[in-house]
Amino acid sequence: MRVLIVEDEKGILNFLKDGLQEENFAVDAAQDGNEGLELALTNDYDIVLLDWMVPGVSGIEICRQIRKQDISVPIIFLTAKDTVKDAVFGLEAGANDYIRKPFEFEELLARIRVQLRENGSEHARLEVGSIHLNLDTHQVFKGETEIKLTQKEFALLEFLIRNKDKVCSRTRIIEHVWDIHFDSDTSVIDVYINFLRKKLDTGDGKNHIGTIRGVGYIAREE
Amino acid sequence: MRVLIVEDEKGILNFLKDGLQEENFAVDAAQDGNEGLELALTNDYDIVLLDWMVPGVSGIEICRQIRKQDISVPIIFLTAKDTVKDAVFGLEAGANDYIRKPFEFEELLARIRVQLRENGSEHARLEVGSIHLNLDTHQVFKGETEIKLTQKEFALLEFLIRNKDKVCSRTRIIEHVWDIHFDSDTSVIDVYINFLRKKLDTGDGKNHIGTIRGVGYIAREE
DNA sequence: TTCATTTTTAAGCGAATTTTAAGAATCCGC
DNA sequence: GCGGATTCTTAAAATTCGCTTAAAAATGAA
Repeated sequence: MRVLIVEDEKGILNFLKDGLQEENFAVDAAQDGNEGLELALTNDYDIVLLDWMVPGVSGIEICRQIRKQDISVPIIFLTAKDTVKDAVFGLEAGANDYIRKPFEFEELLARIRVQLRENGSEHARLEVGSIHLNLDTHQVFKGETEIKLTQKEFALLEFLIRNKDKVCSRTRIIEHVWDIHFDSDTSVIDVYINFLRKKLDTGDGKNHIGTIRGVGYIAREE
Repeated sequence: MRVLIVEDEKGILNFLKDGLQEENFAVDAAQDGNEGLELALTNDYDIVLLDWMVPGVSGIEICRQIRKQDISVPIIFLTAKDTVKDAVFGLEAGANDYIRKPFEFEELLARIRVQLRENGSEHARLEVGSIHLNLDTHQVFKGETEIKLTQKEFALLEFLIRNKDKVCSRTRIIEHVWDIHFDSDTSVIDVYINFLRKKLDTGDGKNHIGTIRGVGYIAREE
């Protein structure tokens, strides 16, 4: 994943640079608007982080120019604490999200991930324990042997594994896997969890899909 | 954590309600502006979600009234897809953030968490002494070892820790954790405090949950 | 259309959670 | 130290929630 950071405060810039490099991003950085715009237009980034206030071409202008060139790279604005209104203008200018300073690196990362996910890239190996799935071929393997899953079973498993070690609430599951965004009183999830557990059963009673009562389910190594 | 939702579409309302309850929020809901305003002014919420377009008093008016009464609760607007400009008015009226419909529950939750964090408690990490909790995974740790808590136990602990070093009255606890808003003669709280103390016992007799006789309980480093 | 497969609904069971209740222990003012 | 009030502890009752199963409904291929 390749990222461009446009930010004039050297401290923040290095902080972001180091942090993102640790997360395996390839980082390009610019400390002023002209350089930033130049880079943004001549390279192919997976994500762009733009500070609002940089010397030279302003952040919002960079954003406009990028969109003007029909480049659809996700853009996240870094705005000063009390300029929420500016952030709105940023979104109008074509940004995908904004985050207010000071922010936690963790949160920035989360928002970057959201953008990358929506943008369809991000290739991590999807696996938990001896089970792994291949998105390209839509196959699931337990060790070497293939396991046949139906579409819904696959989708559910994919979602759980993408969120490995995080609890997936019923609400999130029904939203992401069934695409239901309103009140629904159903027990499909239970049934499908049951299907998956049976099919993925490693024989030794171990189970990679845990239940968090009252909340939802979680995929974990265990 | 206690939340007020003002939203007239029943489907969305229930969807939000269920989702937030899964995340341990005590949810109050209003389907029109008048009721929403009434609730907002007479109760003590941790966060308010306002739909822009509701019958009766408009969302923005509710927002103004809340600020007029010097109530500093974080407010997040839920706006229709293409009314970005309205969002600016909302923010000017005193809202803290906004989110465009349709949104993913996940994103809303992220924004709520940002607001809860920024509003005072400032503890990016919810912890007291050697005990810390992870909202993503719904896990509680005492040092390195995980402690299994039930939903109510978790919700109570979360509330106490968010209010670390502040006394939480029984009334506030029963309202924010159990969502009971009338005089009730129950001893659930005592029982659950007892559960928590047992489970969190650090062995050396130290206890992070103190009793303030005649008032309530408090989480502190000690 | 028919048949097989996938997806959803529904209901009973059982275990885990939550609540109630009541006696024991503790605290605090007198 | 006494007595009333408050909190703690325990056990049992009530309830909720997830698991499982079976069958109905929907989908789609032959």
